[in-house]
Amino acid sequence: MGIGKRIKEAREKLGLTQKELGDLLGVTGSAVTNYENEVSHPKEPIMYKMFEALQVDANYLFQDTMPENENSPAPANAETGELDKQEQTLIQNYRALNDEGKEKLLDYSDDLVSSSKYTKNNQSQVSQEA
Amino acid sequence: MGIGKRIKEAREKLGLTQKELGDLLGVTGSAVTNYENEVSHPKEPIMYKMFEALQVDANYLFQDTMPENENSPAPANAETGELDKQEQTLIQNYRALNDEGKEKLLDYSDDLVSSSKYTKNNQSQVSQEA
DNA sequence: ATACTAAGACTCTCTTAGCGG
DNA sequence: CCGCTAAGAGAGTCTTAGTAT
Repeated sequence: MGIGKRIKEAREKLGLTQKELGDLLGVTGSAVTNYENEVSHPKEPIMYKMFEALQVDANYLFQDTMPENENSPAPANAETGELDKQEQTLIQNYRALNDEGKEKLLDYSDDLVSSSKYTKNNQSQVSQEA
Repeated sequence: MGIGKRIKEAREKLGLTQKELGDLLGVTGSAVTNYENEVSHPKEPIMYKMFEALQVDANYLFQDTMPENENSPAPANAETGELDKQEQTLIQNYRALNDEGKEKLLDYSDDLVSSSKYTKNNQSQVSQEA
């Protein structure tokens, strides 16, 4: 149901003991027992290390806790299936840049998104519930 | 570089206030402030509701905390394959912008490409895999 | 050895109250 | 109204010690 079962699954797939995983995470083996049996949950900084230690991504660990995919018209994240012409230009430009340029472009895109002036934050339909 | 910035990003994209998100999560607006500024981190049960409330998946929220490129043995993530993580972020940001923002971002990418300082021509760069 | 449990010290979240835009 | 901060009460993690397989 939670992430415990998935942690155990991934740990055993790697052939690690609870203590070995604990060492990678900077906690004791008992703490790992608690995670797997859902007695307690890893806190954020430890969670971050978990992805690396278990070599899994977040969607794998949280797969049982997220809403069912179903026929969700509003995809959670990916949606990068097809790019229109301008998006292709953007990616081509991005790929033409060196590391410094890439970082600048990404930072700039973050800035724009952070500024409500440039987001399509329009009133939209903020459904009037409760 | 935690999940705070991504929470804020997703919340604003939905046009929600901190209090409104808090109501969906069962916490106060101040708690949401703390999440976004990384003063504190949502605990697990609240984390679970977050995916649903923000309509995002776990990989989106944790994208900045996971290793760059990991070849997972587990069926971790079956995504596009076309764009790498940073390119996906760029496209997602682009799509979050209104027309004016999109134009600014495209113009900026053109400027960077035009400047030899940020292209990978003049200096040797890490070779890309074919 | 490995996994689990109990108890408690310790840490951190979350609320309330209040401030500034 | 909106977002942020400080303080403290309360909740929960993590360790140590011990049991069992």
